[in-house]
Amino acid sequence: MAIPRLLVVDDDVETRGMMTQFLHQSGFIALPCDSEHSIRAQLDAGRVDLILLDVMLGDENGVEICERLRREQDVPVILVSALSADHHRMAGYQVGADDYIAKPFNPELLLARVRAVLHRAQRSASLVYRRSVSTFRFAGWSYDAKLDEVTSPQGYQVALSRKETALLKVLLANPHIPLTREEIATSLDVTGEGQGAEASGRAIDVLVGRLRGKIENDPKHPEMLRTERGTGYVFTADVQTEEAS
Amino acid sequence: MAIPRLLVVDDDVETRGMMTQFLHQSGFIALPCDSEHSIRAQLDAGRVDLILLDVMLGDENGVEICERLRREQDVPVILVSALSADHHRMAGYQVGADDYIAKPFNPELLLARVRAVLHRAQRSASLVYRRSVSTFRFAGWSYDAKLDEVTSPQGYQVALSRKETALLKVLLANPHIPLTREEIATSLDVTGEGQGAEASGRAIDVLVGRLRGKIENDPKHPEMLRTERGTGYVFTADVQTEEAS
DNA sequence: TTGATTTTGTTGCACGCTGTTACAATCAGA
DNA sequence: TCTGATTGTAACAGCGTGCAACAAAATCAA
Repeated sequence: MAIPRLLVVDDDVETRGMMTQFLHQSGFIALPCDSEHSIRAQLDAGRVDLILLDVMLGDENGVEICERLRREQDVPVILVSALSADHHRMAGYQVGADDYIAKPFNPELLLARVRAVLHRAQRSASLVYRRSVSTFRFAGWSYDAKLDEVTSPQGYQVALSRKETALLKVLLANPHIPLTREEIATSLDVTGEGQGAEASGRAIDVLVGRLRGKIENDPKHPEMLRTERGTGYVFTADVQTEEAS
Repeated sequence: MAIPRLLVVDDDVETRGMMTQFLHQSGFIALPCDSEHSIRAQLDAGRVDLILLDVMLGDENGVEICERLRREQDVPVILVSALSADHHRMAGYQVGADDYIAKPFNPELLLARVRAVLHRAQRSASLVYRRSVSTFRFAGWSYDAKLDEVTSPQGYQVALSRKETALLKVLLANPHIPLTREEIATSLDVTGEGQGAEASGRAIDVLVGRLRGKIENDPKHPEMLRTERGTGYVFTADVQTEEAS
């Protein structure tokens, strides 16, 4: 089995970052999400083996999201919540969650649960692969996930390197959501399994600058890929996805 | 003013108890609540000057409750949450919360915030940002809250830094109302998550000076952003707001 | 394999933003 | 008027970011 890919869904940047990093260190590929929208983007963008879903997601409700996801596809879901009361737990199981963990949790416990669920999922061979979303559109641009091509509003073909493409994907999957450099770096590592090799220096900054140079009209005054000083970067553009026919 | 009556809304018995007791010792009347229902009961039963509302309320959502309360009446609300990330903070402000405090908080800080909000409320000057307002116009100037752009009467685009923008927002939300440096500083903190330490030195004065330099015709003799000696600053210009369509 | 080309990470410097400080200017009250 | 408090502001420092230039690594072609 390939390295499991987990979605970490939590709308708190710090919590999300900590969990993502911890899981990453534990040998998983952890992808940060913060909304149902970003979950679906990730599901469309690639294989997802397990979703760690926080129950309290700002104005969204994790239990409801879980219910909807369950109706549509077969991704294993572990609900994470600060609510440990029994009836909440039951509510979680009733909507099809594979497990339920109360915050704050012991990291080792989290790992154990994750492995258990992955193990079950592996046996029942219920790994979900991408739906057929093939095209992302934003601010006149488009990105074809199948051909891996980026097209400018004027119709020019723009060549992006692998990392640049990976960065763009992360951004497209998380529009309007500030991402820390750490979160971005984690997501970029998806290709190589090497978990070390990152965290040093300003690679993300430079990468962002390079992507800006290719997709921003005026790289000096970026309008889509904006800096969130003291935090990281945000992609401020509405993103539409299109299914392949 | 009579002794302020506060509602302490938290679904955790211990937290609720500690906060209630602490506020009581600090000279307030603190009434414990644990749900939207009990809040409404208290509101119906008597005067309430301020609500301290936990964001995580079992299966209820503090932000949503705040939004509903705000639509119906004019009670000041301070949201309390373990989620400290900026976008949560912003979500709080967008639904009309008067302030936002992250747990765990310094008791003194809580008191300071409570007093500040009560103080503002007393003068019916709440720093509420209305959600759907997109454009502010004043003395020929205009500020687009969506694009974050300021345009001079002559049509020039004026670039403001983050803090300058934040200051302008506070002023626009409270025209003709003298604001203390502390109130301003509290509002500016929306950006920087550090709720611990502000208040040191003359940062506000300098910031005001810088904003004056950008939006006053003659910064030496300010006409809009005036000094209220011994108090703070007032924005003396009529402000028209435009709702987004 | 080798060498060329492309991609990616690192480093150093410049620049903008922000808070601090020190001193000048101004104000209020005696 | 004098005096002390308050405010204006220039100068400076610290920090984070943008970016060019370089170095290392990966990829490709033969």
